[in-house]
Amino acid sequence: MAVAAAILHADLDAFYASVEQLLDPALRGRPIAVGGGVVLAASYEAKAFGVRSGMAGRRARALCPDLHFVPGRFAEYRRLGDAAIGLLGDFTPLVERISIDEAFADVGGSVHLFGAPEEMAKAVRRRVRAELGLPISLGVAATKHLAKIASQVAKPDGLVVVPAGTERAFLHDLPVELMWGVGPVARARLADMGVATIGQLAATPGWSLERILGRAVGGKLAALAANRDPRQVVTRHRARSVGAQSALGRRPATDEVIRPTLLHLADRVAARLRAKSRAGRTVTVRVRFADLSAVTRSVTLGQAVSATASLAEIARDLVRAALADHPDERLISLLAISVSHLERNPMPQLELPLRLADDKRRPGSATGAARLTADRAIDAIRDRFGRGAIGYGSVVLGGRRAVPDVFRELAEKTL
DNA sequence: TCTGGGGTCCTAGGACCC
DNA sequence: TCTGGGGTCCTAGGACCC
Repeated sequence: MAVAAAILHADLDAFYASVEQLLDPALRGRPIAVGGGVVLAASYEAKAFGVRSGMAGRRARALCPDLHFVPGRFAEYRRLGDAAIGLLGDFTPLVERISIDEAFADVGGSVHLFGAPEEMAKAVRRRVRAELGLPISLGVAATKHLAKIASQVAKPDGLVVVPAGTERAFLHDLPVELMWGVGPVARARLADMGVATIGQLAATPGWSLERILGRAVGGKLAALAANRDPRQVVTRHRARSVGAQSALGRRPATDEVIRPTLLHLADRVAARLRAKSRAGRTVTVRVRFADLSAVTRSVTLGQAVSATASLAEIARDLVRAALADHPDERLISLLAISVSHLERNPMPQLELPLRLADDKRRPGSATGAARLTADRAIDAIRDRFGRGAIGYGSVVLGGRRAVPDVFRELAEKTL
């Protein structure tokens, strides 16, 4: 007998802010924000004033004069996020972690052990509250997409179950932007067609959606609105790219700005690759100008890179090419490096003999091997003495960063 | 709202091969 | 010589998500 699909979607509420309020009772019931120059997370009390994550701190203070900023305790976020998502694992091994504070769980095979999915969802909420002290919302439905919408509807600190057969009624009056894949652009295009609710979306022919939104998005939405969602819960994702970026304010597009920034970014990206014995064949850079318009340039190499200096050089050439195509842009506001086409890096380079015909653009060349050897020595020292102990430290980037590195790490995917 | 950082996926055109 | 069709890879841009 087939097991009825039963998917839980669990989502911790205003996660960072809730942790701060948990750890410091004086903050409970008050509008708080994690961050400073930029809001990384806001409590529900702050959200009521319109404070949102990503918002400039200055603007957030203007909206909410009593807003209280806290610097953030990132190690605690990791510990509590892991603990909360870990509780799902007590009910099923089929847990798909989406981010530090969010996961799907397929509990269809566990009902004989723990009872109905709704009972499991209640137990998860009870235990997260009792054992960790945190609010969490859960959605329960037959598909991932529906479970996710249900948890959004359940927020804050609630539970919404969508019983089989009631899907259409549940979705009918909900706004289209609750659907996965409907952002500001799709929402506006749908609004132009007179489609604002999921019920209206479901009544729109698939070909019409595909014409307006593109084949993939349109087709997907049509399927989802009809409650067809083939996606399975996947316990392990392999990262397909690794990147890093730095916002720069408005800086002149000169070598003095570009070189050290790219070296710092290349160091972050390449060190992560090496730590997992991986390397990538495609290097992409992104240059954002003062007006926030942006361009990308990429190159696919014959051999994968993971040496910091090689990556930095390739990125520099790409940035120069991008700037050459936009000679009128004199100020840049962001630089980014990303590496994709990732491969297992068996590190054969270390065994290669030094060659005279040295092409440093080829990571497998003698220079590439020497660089990798030097990088490994740096990696080893950092492992022992910390990241700041050695390396491309002269890079500094002015010392004051908009976002601390520990926060960046929370967003990194496992390679 | 003048926007922080890490990601995924899709589209469309062009190069190149069979 | 010209024409047709299918497949794969690369590049640039963009929408979207947490």
